[in-house]
Amino acid sequence: MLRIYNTLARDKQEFTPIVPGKVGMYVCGMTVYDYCHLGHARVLVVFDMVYRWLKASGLDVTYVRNITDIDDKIIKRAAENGESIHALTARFIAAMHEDADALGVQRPDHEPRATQYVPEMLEMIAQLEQNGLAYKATDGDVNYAVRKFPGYGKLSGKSLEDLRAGERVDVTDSKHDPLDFVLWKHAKEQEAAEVKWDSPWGKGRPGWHIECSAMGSRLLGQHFDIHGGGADLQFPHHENEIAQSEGAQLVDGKHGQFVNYWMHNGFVNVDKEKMSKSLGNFFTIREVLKKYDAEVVRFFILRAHYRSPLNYSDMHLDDANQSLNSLYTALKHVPVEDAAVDWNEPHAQRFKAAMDDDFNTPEAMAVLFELSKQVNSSKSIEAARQLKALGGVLGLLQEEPVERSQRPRNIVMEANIVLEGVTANIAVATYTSESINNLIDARTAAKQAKNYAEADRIRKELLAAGIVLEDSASGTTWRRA
RNA sequence: GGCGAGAUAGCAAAAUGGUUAUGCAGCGGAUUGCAAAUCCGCCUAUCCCAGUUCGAUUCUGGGUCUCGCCUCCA
Repeated sequence: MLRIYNTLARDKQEFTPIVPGKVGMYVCGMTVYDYCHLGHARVLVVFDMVYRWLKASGLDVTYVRNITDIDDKIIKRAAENGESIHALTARFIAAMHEDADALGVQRPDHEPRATQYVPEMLEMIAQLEQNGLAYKATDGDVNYAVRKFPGYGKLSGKSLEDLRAGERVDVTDSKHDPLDFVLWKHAKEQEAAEVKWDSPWGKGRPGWHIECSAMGSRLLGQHFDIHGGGADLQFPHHENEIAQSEGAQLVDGKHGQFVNYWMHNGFVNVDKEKMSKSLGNFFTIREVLKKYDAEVVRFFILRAHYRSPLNYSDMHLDDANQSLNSLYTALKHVPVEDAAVDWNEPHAQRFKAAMDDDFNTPEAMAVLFELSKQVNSSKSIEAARQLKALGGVLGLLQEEPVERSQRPRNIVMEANIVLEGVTANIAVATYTSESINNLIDARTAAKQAKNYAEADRIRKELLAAGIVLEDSASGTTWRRA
């Protein structure tokens, strides 16, 4: 039985879908004005893992991950670049898809864009106005009247009083309450035509939070199962989504429930500080993928629990790389075709128990390592199949191990390693597999002639280029260090 | 200032009121012509102070420190 940590309850709860066997899941995706960084990678990978596990559990999942393609930052960036909003967002949506695909993230079932749902947003704003929760302010914006919504603060655990006491809340004259937020921003003279939509409140564009409420309700219904996103969205974004979506539903004077389970993933940190644009301590996904395999990055993300902080550094990625290699090495020695998981087998049961406990991927991975140990010592095909199949549940271990071990590294930085006292530059790619095989043949001949000096010379020559030779009963194979 | 999360071995990271987490790194051994890989063994832990308990890393209270949210943020 799956248990999920529900931010709304601040506790793990048994997961019960609204409609038995079906799950509606919505995750806040990107605002597309720049390349995705590792923080975005974590959301993508974590909820991809959740999506996969729900499906593996036999549930019929509808996964929606939105794209915010209209917002202040987008408008600003487009103006800076002297390009249209559409050109800008199209570019970064394509880039995001490249990054997500590389990380083995499955496409969601729906990927709605804010600009395609403006009518739904207007409909919701009208409903809020009708329910007495929205008002047109003197400056022309339509605002949400926070104090009129009874449950405001229930997700983030903040009271209106606490929030007002905060030093950093903007005070705008046109708002009835400083905490009121904008549903519809009135159009400004200087803004381009492509950011202006007609509405009953005049020309304008949507506020930040309304798009998720409108798209979620449209695609998953007014009441759905899971809503996820980064922990920083808890307040105000998700709090406001609740206010909007529940505020718009009013039956017999009572507001309906919007989402049953709220999930929030932890941040990616650099030197213990949150990776963020303002601090300038972020690494884009594509930047990191120049140095590390995408699967290593995915492994790195999933080896920590999704709610824990995740500290990024090259050292940690190197460590993740070594760990993942060892799993692949086990599969290299016992090659298997694709296979389904045997869920009755003890490892799979422990894996399932871990995943069912709020998606405990570190525990699930520990099972993978124990399985790999069994593969190494027993050479069991069944164990190897199980290892690959369980890895597949996490979106890992699906590459061909030998091919993977011989693929040239896409390392751009100078990277030296020391093996056997030889300093190897693993960026050197001067040896083709053909030339390597020729050298292996020459070395085999030298070995047969008991000319070990020559055999060792060849081995060290290759080692200096980051190529490791491995002798076995069935001959010599090679891999990149 | 308000609210919240967390402190586990060299590093990373789970779990647990008593019984080996796991991985990387390191050390010793087996194996190997030498290696690599693998196997076996070893090595380092539960922030501090009280309390509850037969027993606490785990529960309670206090403290210290770190981080996050309260403003755009995944």
